[in-house]
Amino acid sequence: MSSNRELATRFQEAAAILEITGANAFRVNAVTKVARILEDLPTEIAPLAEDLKGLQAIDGIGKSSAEKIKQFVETGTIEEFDTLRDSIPPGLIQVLEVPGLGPKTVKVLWEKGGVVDVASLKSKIESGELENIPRMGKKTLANILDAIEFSERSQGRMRLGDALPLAEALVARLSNARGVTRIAYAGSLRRGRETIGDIDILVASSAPESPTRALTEMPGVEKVLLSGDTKTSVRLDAGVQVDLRIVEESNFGAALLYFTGSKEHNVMLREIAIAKSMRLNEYGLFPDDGETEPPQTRGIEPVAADTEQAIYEALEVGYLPPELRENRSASDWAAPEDLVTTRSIKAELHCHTNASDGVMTLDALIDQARKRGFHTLAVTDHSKSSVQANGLSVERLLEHIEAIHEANERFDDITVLAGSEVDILADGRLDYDDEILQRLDWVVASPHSSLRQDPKKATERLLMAIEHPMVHVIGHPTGRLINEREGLAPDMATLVAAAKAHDTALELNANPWRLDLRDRHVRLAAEAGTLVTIDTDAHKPADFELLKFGILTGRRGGLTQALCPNCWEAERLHGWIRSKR
DNA sequence: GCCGTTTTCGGCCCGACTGTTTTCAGTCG
Repeated sequence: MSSNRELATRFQEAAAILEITGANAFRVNAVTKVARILEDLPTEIAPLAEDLKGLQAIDGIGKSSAEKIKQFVETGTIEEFDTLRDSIPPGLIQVLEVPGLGPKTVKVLWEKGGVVDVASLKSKIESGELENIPRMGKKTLANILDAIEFSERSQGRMRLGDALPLAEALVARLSNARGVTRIAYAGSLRRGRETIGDIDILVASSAPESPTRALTEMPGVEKVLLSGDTKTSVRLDAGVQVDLRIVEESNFGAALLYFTGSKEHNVMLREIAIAKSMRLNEYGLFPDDGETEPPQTRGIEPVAADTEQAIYEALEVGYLPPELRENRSASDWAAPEDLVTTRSIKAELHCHTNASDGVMTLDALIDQARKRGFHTLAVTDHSKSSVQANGLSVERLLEHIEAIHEANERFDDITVLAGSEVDILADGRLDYDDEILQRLDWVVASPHSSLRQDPKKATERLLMAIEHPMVHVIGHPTGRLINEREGLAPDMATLVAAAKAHDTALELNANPWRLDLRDRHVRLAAEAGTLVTIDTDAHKPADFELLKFGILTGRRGGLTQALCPNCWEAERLHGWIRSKR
């Protein structure tokens, strides 16, 4: 685990304890924010920790947190947090994570009910011990028990690739409900985060009870968690919660903005509104008349409400696409004009045929690329060390190159390049000799083994591949699998700088299990001006549809078409490719 | 705990829903 992650965990834990012990909510908020900043930081914090002023220059990190970070880097511990940890039973932090239980309730359960962890909470509910605690009625206790049981069998956050099809099916189903005029999924799904906590669906309807019933009575709904006039939550037996919000069509934009988040972005927008003597909520942007009663309930006309764009415009800030609405400071607000889009992709540069572990013949693969209007396709089957993937021996590779070049002659609407996805061996050497690599038009170099080596070795290993004169791009640089495998943790700033210096690209692998580079590493590359390719790593025809996940991640990293070779015109792309030969 | 084109002190986003209340606290997003 990187020290960023360890530090983020310590701050998160401290925030939880502060909450339970009843600290000032704004202080809890500030500590939580530091945890999130540390988690999202693209580079290792350890080398920065010497410089307290430098740490405090990061928006959201003040004197107190900077000192704690420094102490942790130097000594491996944070004294104040250790004291804090001793102030409550360690198991209480998990109790706070049970949905429906907040700090106030946890504190009462602990002090008045003797609850010290989830197990004791469960057994004390079952034995009826908690029934005379204030505000703990039968129904509340039953709900807590249910939430514990659900969290025990749920898998945590769902991968984007699993959540999106589910959300699209829900949108299709609910759009048929009576009175529905507009519908969209929102939340972290719309922002394209790599994992999703729950699915948010927003509906404009003249007959709210109809979409509400369409959801609660849908097959696959395991439990209706709550259901009111405008808000309904259900749990699907697929193990995910769906939140439905119903609004009037006239404020759909304000509601979409609100339910897309992120929470931090919403807070920023509301603060901007206040500074301009306005109030922003999910019903619209209103003039602030000093009344505490919400403006929409008093018949006040909003300044803007029907589209997101109108609200950004009225606040006099640039429009931000959903993928960029994370925890950004006001200073880097602007969105690049030529962010990558699915339509801007004109080449697929990493995919497999049945020569190694794909299912498509060479012609079937070319057919897929032509159908999508790509001007270039690089065929990149595995190299010899990837035995599990039927990697090509030198002899088979030479035959394959010949077959690809022959196929290239048969089409005049697409250039088919003979490439290879060459293993980067544990010590940084490549899996084929240079004279073999020289015969390839295109080289993707990827790590597939020794994915648990230490960060220093991993950095050196990947640096060797980046510096190799015949390598065009580093495929899925960390080898991580989301929710499955951590992968390598190289010093990304070093890799990004080296890649820029050697005119080597880093791949953003679009497969939703990988999304590697991840969003924050894409950002690092984009800010450095390093090339980033977006490829599907297709093994079967349907994999070409995974491109959208790579695009979402690329946009989250602020990747422009200018820095993404897949977006370039053929001549420019081929010129760059030849420059490595 | 963090922050400052009024500020180094005094603020810090806003509304829906539930359960247990009899007017609202707690949680969530």
